[in-house]
Amino acid sequence: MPPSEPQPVKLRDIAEAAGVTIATASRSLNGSYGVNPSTRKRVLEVASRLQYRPNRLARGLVTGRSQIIGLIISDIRNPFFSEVARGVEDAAYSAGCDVVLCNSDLDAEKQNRYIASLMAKRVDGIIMNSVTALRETEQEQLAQSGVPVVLLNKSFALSEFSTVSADNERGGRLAAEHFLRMGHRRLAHLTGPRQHGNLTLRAKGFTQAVREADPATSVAVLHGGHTLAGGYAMALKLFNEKQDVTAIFAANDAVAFGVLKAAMERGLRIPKDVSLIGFDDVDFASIVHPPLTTIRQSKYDIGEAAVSILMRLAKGKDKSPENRVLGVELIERESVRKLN
Amino acid sequence: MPPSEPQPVKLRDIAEAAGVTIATASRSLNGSYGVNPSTRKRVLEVASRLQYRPNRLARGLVTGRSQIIGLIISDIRNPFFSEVARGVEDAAYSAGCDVVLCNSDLDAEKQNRYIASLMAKRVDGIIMNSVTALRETEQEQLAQSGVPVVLLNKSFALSEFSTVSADNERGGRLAAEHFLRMGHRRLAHLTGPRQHGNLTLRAKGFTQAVREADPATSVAVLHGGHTLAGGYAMALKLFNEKQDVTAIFAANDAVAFGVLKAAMERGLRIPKDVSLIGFDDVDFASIVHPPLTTIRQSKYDIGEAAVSILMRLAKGKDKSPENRVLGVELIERESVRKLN
DNA sequence: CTGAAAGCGCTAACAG
DNA sequence: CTGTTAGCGCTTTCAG
Repeated sequence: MPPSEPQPVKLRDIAEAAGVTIATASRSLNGSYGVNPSTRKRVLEVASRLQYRPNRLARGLVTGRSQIIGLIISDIRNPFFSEVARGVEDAAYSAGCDVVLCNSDLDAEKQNRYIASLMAKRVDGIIMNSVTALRETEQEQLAQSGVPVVLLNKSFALSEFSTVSADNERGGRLAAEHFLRMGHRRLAHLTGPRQHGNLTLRAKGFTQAVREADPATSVAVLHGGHTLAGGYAMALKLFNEKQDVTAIFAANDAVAFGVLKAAMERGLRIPKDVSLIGFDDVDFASIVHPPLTTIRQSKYDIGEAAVSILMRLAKGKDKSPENRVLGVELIERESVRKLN
Repeated sequence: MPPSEPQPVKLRDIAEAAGVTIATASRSLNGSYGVNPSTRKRVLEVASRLQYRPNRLARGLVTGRSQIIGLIISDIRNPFFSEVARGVEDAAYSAGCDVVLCNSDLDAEKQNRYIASLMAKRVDGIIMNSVTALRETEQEQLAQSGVPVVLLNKSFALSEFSTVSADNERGGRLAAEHFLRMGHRRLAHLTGPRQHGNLTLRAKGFTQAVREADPATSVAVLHGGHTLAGGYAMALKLFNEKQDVTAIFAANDAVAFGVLKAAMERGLRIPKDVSLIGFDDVDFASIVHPPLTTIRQSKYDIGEAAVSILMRLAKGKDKSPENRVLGVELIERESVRKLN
């Protein structure tokens, strides 16, 4: 008879084989306090010989913790999020947790379904890039569910959520100052939807810095999709309507790549005809032509930080929300030209 | 008193509230056979009113299925894998499963730890990009564990594994034929490590097609990292040692981007001085300068297909392994020049 | 059609 | 230091 379905070995098996009860077996494995060293050694040996794998579902059922954290992002194909995800996963791995991946497309219904599903799995925590798509009651419910939540943007809504984000406002300022320094006076900013927390802050930093430095400088702000396609569309529109603009600040690198594409099609040269700054510094920023000047934020670190906050929250001791802001820096490459 | 930790409502609660026993409550929720429609209706109402979320750990403990599938890939930051992951996640979502993300960096120890951890969670299946890093005994053990496994490359090892992959060999042929058609006779192929199943097949298709068509045509094959950095290094080496090569087939787009970078630094123009074909057709292939001619494989579909096989396997009925091969196509853009 | 009861595999008091 | 026991929340026979 073929051993088709190998019965997984359970605690009882190793207890019997080691000549102890299931309780001491458990204690030995979990390294808790009082167990005779020699007994423990024996149990451990048997366990490894039999390749014992504790059933985490059973353990989770009694402890109430699943060693799983949920990661709800817009789309893993976005290089920004895949880098964040890697940071999350590495940190979670170190902490002995698994991460379940959820792509929400920023859709409220999907987000709600994912949240429900994660809670049903009794996850130890949830990392979400944004909750702005949710209704206030839904946000409140989430905040009060008892499950630790870390957001990847500064929430304008409930302050009960912990957050981790780059210093978006400062990033916007850096872009503005660079353009100004390089002699540009007719600027444009291509950004995403108005509700987007991170992008709104970038826009705010950018426009404010311009206004403070030189009220005469003009800055046209276009809203659109914060994707390559969105950047492409906005750039096309801009090139049609505002032909005097000399410098564009894109809300993120993807949008900047869209600008690059549109410019190439229109026969506009970057930075000769128009200068460009992105935001994120994704891998490809240094590969495209011309290499993109951009605001770097440490995506990996954001993911890592989110997990570290989650772990503190999950420990149960200190439940107070934390808002961590990570630094940004201007990476000068070749997409900005000095005027005059 | 503050309702700090809202006790999750459980089956018993809704049973009581509906005036039935926990058993009929369960039956009503799970839509199984015999339950009085009116009873069921009542239970369902109470459940939704109380926002009942069945504890999946408990359910999993008794059913033996967790509704979780594991995805072990090299690195989610690789655009190829992030696209696959999206396909996996979408398909899993439709099937009511969650996916836990594991980045192995192709490291054997990490892979083993992830496998162990996933089995401990009693996952319904595992999707892995490759098992070639594992020892034969480890592979065998995995194959016999009873957990359905789908690989993302044609395994040369155990044939017990199901696999999903693009038609890599044909992709290599397409590249070769295109170069030949365009008049190139001094070719190079920049590929990854020798054990890499998918890449090996691409190389095989490429070199064989060349040999069959014209034995006089030379093709230099370099091995290196199958990443941007690897492509960069290999290209530099190639430009130093084989200056007469007119066309390069990169094992994937990342490698091709590395070639682009190296060429730019060396002042070589693509496709004027040297032609280039990639493999994958990641998003950025159409954005880089020049837009990259490449072999497209449907990454999203690969992920989707992997899940569909997994689901069949998990159903338990038909356990026979399946090897699915998806089509590829040449996407002509601007990185290949016609000679003469 | 519905209720009672036996666990799924494990942890955590509580005794000894 | 170790054994006994009571569940965690749910599904699933087996009776009624």
